[in-house]
Amino acid sequence: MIASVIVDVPAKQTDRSFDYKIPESLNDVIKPGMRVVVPFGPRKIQGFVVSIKPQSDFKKLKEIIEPMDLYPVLTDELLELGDWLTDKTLAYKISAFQVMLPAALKAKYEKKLRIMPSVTPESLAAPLQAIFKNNDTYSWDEASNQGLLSILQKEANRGKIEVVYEVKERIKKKTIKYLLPKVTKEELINLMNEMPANASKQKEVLNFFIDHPKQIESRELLSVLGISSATVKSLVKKNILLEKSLEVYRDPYEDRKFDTTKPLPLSEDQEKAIRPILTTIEEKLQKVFLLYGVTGSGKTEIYLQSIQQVIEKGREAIVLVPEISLTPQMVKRFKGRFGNKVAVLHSGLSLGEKYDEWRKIQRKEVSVVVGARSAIFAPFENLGIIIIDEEHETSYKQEDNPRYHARDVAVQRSIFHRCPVVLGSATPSLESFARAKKGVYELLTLPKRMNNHALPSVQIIDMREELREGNRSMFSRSLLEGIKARLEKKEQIVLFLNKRGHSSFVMCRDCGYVINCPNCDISLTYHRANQQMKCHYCGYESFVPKQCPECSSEHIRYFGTGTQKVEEELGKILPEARVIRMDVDTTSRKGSHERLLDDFQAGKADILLGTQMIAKGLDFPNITLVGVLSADTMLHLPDFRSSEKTFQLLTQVSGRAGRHELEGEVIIQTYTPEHYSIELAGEQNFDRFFDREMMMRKLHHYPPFYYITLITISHENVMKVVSVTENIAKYVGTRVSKDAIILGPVASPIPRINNRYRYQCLIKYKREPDLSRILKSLLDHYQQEMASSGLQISIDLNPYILM
DNA sequence: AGCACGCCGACT
DNA sequence: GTCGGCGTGCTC
Repeated sequence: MIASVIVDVPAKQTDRSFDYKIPESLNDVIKPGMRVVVPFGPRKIQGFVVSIKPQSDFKKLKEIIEPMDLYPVLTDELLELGDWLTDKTLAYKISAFQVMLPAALKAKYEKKLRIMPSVTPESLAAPLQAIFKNNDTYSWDEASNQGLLSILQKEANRGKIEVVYEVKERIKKKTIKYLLPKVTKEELINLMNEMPANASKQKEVLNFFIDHPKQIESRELLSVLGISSATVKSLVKKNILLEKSLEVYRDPYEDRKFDTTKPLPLSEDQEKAIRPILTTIEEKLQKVFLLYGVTGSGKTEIYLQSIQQVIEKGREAIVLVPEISLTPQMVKRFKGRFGNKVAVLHSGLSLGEKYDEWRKIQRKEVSVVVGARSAIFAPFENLGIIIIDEEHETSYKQEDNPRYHARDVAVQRSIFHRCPVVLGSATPSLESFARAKKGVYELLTLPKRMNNHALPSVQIIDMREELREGNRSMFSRSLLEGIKARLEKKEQIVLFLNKRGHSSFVMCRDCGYVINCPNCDISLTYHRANQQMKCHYCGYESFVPKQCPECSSEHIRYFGTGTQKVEEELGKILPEARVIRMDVDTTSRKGSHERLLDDFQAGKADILLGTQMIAKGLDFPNITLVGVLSADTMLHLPDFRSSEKTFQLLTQVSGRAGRHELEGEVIIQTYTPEHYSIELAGEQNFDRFFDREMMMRKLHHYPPFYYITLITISHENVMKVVSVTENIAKYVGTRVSKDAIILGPVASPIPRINNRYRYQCLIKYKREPDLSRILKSLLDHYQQEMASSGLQISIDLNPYILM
């Protein structure tokens, strides 16, 4: 039989299947969806079997070397989904497969030099003798570093050395070694008595097993008896003890207990919202629901009870949660309800932990997966529901190849499995809400908070006014009063700082000169930890200069209203307030995120000060004031979604206040109070915001009225970039319909990264069935230049970041 | 992406 | 005459 294989070479020319003969011995072993090792040119590489057929058009077939899996890692559905994904994103097939699997399954390659078996080290050139004296292989990279390649090549030509390629697994399955007696208790006693007197340690071991005949983890035995593994080894050799390895999962939540929860009684609104979902599950229909419920309206309980129903039907559930809110709190809610039927996938896990969670899914040992974006590819075969929480979050769009949106994948998979997709949000994306209004999605609404708690009152403070009245601090008078009042009443405060847009850069106070990266047109970010400035795009690092390079002033210092600065300021004005700061610096260590939140919940602090990461999911009864220090930092980004993002963020943050008995208050500080996204966030009026923003989008030909596609071209030479971009704009322009609008060529918002100049071209269109084909031929046309002269063309159909 | 093959310049 | 530069084209 013949296997069609997609090889692990991400390039235009190899983006197709290659046929291999399946060796006789592997005839019923090799299945579609398996990883295999195949010869490719002179090398050995990994590949995915996509299909098996009786014959091939190709004559000189090579054989598959070996399978890498016992069972396929990709189901038929996922293989098919790979085709769909490559079609939608113009990515390589191999990248599509790779993105669907845990990184642990990606092959690692090694290139080595090996001395031929019949050759003795002494017969090699002098510098090589020592190397091959004790080893028969030597790493290629090492040889290259030592400058030994040319000698080795000569030996290779004489047939004394050969080049070997190896394909290796990235990680091993974790095993634990156990020991148990191989003989009966009586025999153990006999054996012990027969042992020579000097074998005291071995006697101890036997004695132990006489009292404890069950198997024990060998590590534990060694530490209990204080013996070395040599003692055990000899007993194993004598066939008295048996050593066995058991495969175990690396369980990131191993030592945690989750209190079990029972389904809560639903409110009338919840009841009304869940009914259509349950019916859809019951009738095995494919349908997309938009669950639009204000913050604190009980969306999670709807998710939980829908999943309950799915599990009872013997089917499986995928729950997507934005990375940032995939906190232990969130995990607790699912593990609490469904116990060990839940797998969790997020970026905080190690490679091995992710792999193990994935294997639980593959082996159907769990029926629910809670995870970030990539969990949408969980290899379930009987999906009953897909839930995407915080549906509007932009992190569901992957920003490198394949540039997929988890929402689109969810819909595609739901069609295959005939199951509902539930998109939940308090501030739905414009795209989804528009679709719900058109009837493409079914809209479910939860208009009220649980137990009828009122939404917090929101006050918008004009910081220009504050400045005019002589208040130069970062806290308005109202906010300061509010904080003081809460401190007195022993209630808690959340202060939110939106750092995006202007993170901590270094600027000269005299001339305004900002220190930029020498390779990229972007300011360097100050890192307090090592007192250095770093470029987030190319990794360039340097120390803060003592003097301004422009005007030689010494008043050069680190700028930007960072959380540390706010913390300092708070310490000056309100020294009695206890503050917990949460940002990348304080939460980088594993588990620190959770610890800080626990401390805050336990009342060990009055104020929680943080960035993005505290905008979601916090649900503490004692928070009665939320302050947003500057609402408009992200409003001025060059992005047509900036208003939408601002509105969503403000609404989310506001939702942190007054979720329980105590009433909440929100204070938003801004320099542009008249902007509709801020004004309407203040009113918590999504519907008016929606209408208003839709008008803007229509006016400027943006989604959801138009589709957009972004082409970014980069090269070391500016002239080259400009001319290629011009040609591309022209090429596309003559091929699309006249309703399409082409913007560009223009320089990208970040015009240079890592010394490569970047230009872009944006296509807006309503209906271009041929666009995909046009773009593919475009890539074909530039294929050689992209391979040889370092030209890069990236295409994003439906981009979320326009930079 | 690698890697081999192949065709031109500066060296013992 | 040969070592080595990197353009070109192939990999079942």
